[in-house]
Amino acid sequence: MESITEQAEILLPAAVPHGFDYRVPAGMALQEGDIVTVPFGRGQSLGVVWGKGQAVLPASRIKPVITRHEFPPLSPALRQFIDWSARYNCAPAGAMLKMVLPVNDIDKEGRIKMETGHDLAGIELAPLSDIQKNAAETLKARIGQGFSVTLLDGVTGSGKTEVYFDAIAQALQQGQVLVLLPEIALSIQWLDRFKKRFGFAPVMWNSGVTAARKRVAWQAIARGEAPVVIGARSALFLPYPRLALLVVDEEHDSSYKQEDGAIYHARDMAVARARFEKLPVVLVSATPSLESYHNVRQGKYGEISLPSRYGEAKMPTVQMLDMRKVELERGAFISEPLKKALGEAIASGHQAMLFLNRRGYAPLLLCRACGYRFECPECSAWMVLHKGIGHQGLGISEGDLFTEPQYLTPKAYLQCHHCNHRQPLPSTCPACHAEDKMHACGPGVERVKEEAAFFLPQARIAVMASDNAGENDLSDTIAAMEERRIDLLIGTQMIAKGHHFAGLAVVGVVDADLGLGGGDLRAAERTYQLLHQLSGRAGRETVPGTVYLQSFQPEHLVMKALLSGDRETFLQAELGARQRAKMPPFSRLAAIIVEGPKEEEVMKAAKILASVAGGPASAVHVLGPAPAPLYRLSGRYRYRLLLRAERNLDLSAYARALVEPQRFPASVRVKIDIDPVSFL
DNA sequence: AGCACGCCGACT
DNA sequence: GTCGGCGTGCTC
Repeated sequence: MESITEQAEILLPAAVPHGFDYRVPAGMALQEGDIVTVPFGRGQSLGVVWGKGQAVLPASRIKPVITRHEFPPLSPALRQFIDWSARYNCAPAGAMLKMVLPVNDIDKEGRIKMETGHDLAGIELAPLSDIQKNAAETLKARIGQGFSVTLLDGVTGSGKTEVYFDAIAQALQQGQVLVLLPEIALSIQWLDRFKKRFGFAPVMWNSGVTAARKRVAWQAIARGEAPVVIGARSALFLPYPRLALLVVDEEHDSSYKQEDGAIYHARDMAVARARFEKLPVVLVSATPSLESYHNVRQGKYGEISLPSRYGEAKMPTVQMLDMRKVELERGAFISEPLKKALGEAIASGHQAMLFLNRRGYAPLLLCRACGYRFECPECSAWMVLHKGIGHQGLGISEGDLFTEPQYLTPKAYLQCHHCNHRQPLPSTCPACHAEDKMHACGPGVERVKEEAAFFLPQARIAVMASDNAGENDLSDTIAAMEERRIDLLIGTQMIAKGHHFAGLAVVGVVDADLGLGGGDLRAAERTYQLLHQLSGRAGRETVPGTVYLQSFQPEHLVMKALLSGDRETFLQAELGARQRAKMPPFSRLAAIIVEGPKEEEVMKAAKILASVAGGPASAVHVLGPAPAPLYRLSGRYRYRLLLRAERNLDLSAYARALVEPQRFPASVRVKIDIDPVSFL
């Protein structure tokens, strides 16, 4: 490649859309892609040579490059990917580069200590079944053959991980391998399986890794020395110089969508990166996203199916509990048949789980005298009541009496789950000053635990939710569940994913309909994925599993599909509904979010954007503007409009051209979210 | 992204 | 009368 002399354009890892010009000192040979240190502002910054300088500034204002670092330059494929993803996601190129160079200091003595698998190397794994072998062979045949996307679609427990491990083993002979997992699925169990299979630990990259470790890991990655990296979405942008295979496990998981800072979908960006780097990418799921399912049907993606569970294990039986026909005691949320199933499972030495996707004690506290509802002062949302005691760690139940008002404990507090605003529980109503009239409406996991402790007084019960203590405590709880020191585990989403609890016989879903409300485009799809995944926790070994779904709408397509196990019918129906509604994957969406502290300004800006976007001849259909579902968040008002277009229209360019020329009051912020996932 | 400049609320 | 809050703008 031609070396760059005189002036170079350097892209900096900052939220700036363009590069800056720097002088190339005599004797320094620079090439495109080189990683350098340059003076910036009053300090220094890393940067990457992006091309020749523009030479628009007087030479007196041009500063010289300080150092060229001895790392492999970013490949043309990676640089093209950075430029493309910046355009696609309507983000500054520098913000994308920030994810490639998420470290400040790349020269300090860091050599990665290659941890070996505690003498586990060479331990025989269970041999692959014929079906697994065929699947692995198909994947292996795609390595080194350029760009391809393969959906590895297999029920939980079918051994998908072992199949892609086999492909990883082959890819390692050619280069590096990146495995993306949702943050929550980055479990010790997964790492142990990896170490057993390969005899070494992969390099980890997620938000829990300290800055010092990240620096060391980054160096190993950038030098091409880290053979396998396993990470959350942010690991996708790292500069692997010799990547051979990309795996996106749990590809349907909505946490791949990064929502703060640069907004992007890591699964879609992984496919794009594989396209630029001419690599195979494997999307793995037991419940593929509708997008990936559609792409398979369109022939864009290859598909490998693993239809049955490995070995003796069978899929769990699903029982529907029609809550319209059930009488519950006041303040109770568990029906008799579910109580009976839980009791019997535990009595016979098995384990059980209760799932409710709601933290705290109750989602709403109201005054029974005047109807006052506790709302967050900063957000348009109810404050969630937390009881604040008795659910930490392995808390074996204290034998709480199941009588109201149990939540009036000294430690009880109200918390907003959107901005974390927290306030103590007052003893009288702030509106009418009535005493002892506070009523907790609806259940959260803490309340379910209270009820369970009442009807299962002998059981060892633990609660798991993202707020109920530090990470150690959570992994302690998992370990205790694995070692059968817990009889009943009650929890939110966190208990739905990845875990392998051999003794688990019964899973009860307290409110199976919870995710279906709210009018979200993907509500049905997500509810199906979550409940299916949760069901997969039961009956993983020899204990047969049963899943009980408490539902007020058992005739809903999602419930029917879960009951019958007929996924195809559900996916086809869902695709049909999306097609009729002209929604993705049959169209493209971009959300434009307008926010600011002054409601009138925000509303006015949103209206202007909508009228400009939806002119009579516009190829773009405008929905809204409407107040965003959380129309007040952390004290800021939010309006949203949705742009919808045919798939072949460059909606990113359209949205940018719409927003960029507008001049709104300074306090009004406009964000563009391409392919929005969350409609909140 | 940092980091400095600049205009409105609670202190000596 | 100042100290300091973070909103806004610049960095080759």
